[in-house]
Amino acid sequence: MRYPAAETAEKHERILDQAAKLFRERGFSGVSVSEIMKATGLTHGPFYNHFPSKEALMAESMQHTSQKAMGKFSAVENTADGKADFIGSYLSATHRDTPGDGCLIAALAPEISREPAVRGPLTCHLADFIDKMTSQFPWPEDKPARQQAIQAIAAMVGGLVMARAVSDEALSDEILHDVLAGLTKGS
Amino acid sequence: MRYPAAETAEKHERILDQAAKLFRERGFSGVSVSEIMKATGLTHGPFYNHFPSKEALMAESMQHTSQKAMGKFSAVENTADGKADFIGSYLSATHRDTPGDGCLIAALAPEISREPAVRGPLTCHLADFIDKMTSQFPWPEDKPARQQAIQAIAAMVGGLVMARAVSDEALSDEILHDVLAGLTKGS
DNA sequence: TGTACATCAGTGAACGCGCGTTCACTGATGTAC
DNA sequence: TGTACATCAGTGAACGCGCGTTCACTGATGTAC
Repeated sequence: MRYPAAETAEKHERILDQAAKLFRERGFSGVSVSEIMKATGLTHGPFYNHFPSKEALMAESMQHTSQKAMGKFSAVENTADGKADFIGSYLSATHRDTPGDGCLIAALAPEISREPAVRGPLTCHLADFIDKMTSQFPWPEDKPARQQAIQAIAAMVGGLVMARAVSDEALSDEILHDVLAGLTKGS
Repeated sequence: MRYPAAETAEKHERILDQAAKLFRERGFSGVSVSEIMKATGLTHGPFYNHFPSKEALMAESMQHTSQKAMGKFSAVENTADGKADFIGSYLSATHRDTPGDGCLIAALAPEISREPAVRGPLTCHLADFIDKMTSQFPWPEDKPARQQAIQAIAAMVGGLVMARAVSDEALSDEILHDVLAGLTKGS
């Protein structure tokens, strides 16, 4: 059946949103095209009316998520408090426990390394994120701001990744807490 | 055909070694049982003479790799130089480019988070690693050594994971360099 | 305004494929006599 | 020492399954007259 033209773009976006969430929750290879379409409320057939392949969806969904994340990030205050809040929420138990809404890099990085189709989008995303993190927040002036931003991002990503991997909740909480302490004490 | 009994244990270990390497290179779900057995020089059938399932292999291979890694780590010198060397080789281009011989956590963490069978072994591995990192190296005394060790490990893991994910080599090198600088300047 | 037709997103059965796993069979080795 | 037999790791065809992808078909909508 033919549908109102306006709905097509909206469905395209709904597929992207569901894909982005499921990919971060279960990895690219852990989610099937059918599951994504089911989550969007459709059968798997019309997927190929929207995307040429699963790989293409992966790449587009990365760009889509990156754009959304950068938009949110731009709304964070350019102050020491804004910085502490941002890092604090990145290293929170909530972020750890809801990967579907969280950081792309922490959820998917190793898989991205092996998937040529998505390395490009991820590289742009990370480059943008480093730039904004460098310029948006105040950094101590004894060292280059960009270097400090990269160090902070590395600690954040590593801390979150480890906190998620570990099955001992006390250790997981300790990791989040200690990494956060290292990043917020000096600022 | 019946084989000399001594060869069985040796084959078991060869399967573990090949699995550990392939899993780190391509992820758990990116490697089939057949590929592992082929790499070991056998057909896929006798896999089930050695392991009850692929999941069981994943868990045993994690423990096996952890044990090997901890052995190597114990041989590192307990000095500031030993520490700098260790961190330097962790954040080297060589480690970035040969995940098959490298850090378990950086190669597999997100997949481990979703795979109940391997979270236990990974948790033990990381707990051991944190303990040894804390006690084996000298740390500035103004903050708890364990907290500093956790911060360092988070930055190392995050730095390596990002350096591997990015397709721009200059950015990848910059990440490795900057994270290393943050960890070795103070010690 | 009312009717006939073309459009094309959605449907769901079907495809080839590779996966993890099973199993009847093979045959060199170790053992019993 | 020589022979007959039991063992069991290895072989490779086969299984059921879910995957990504294709395609002939459907039918409500938009358009032409």
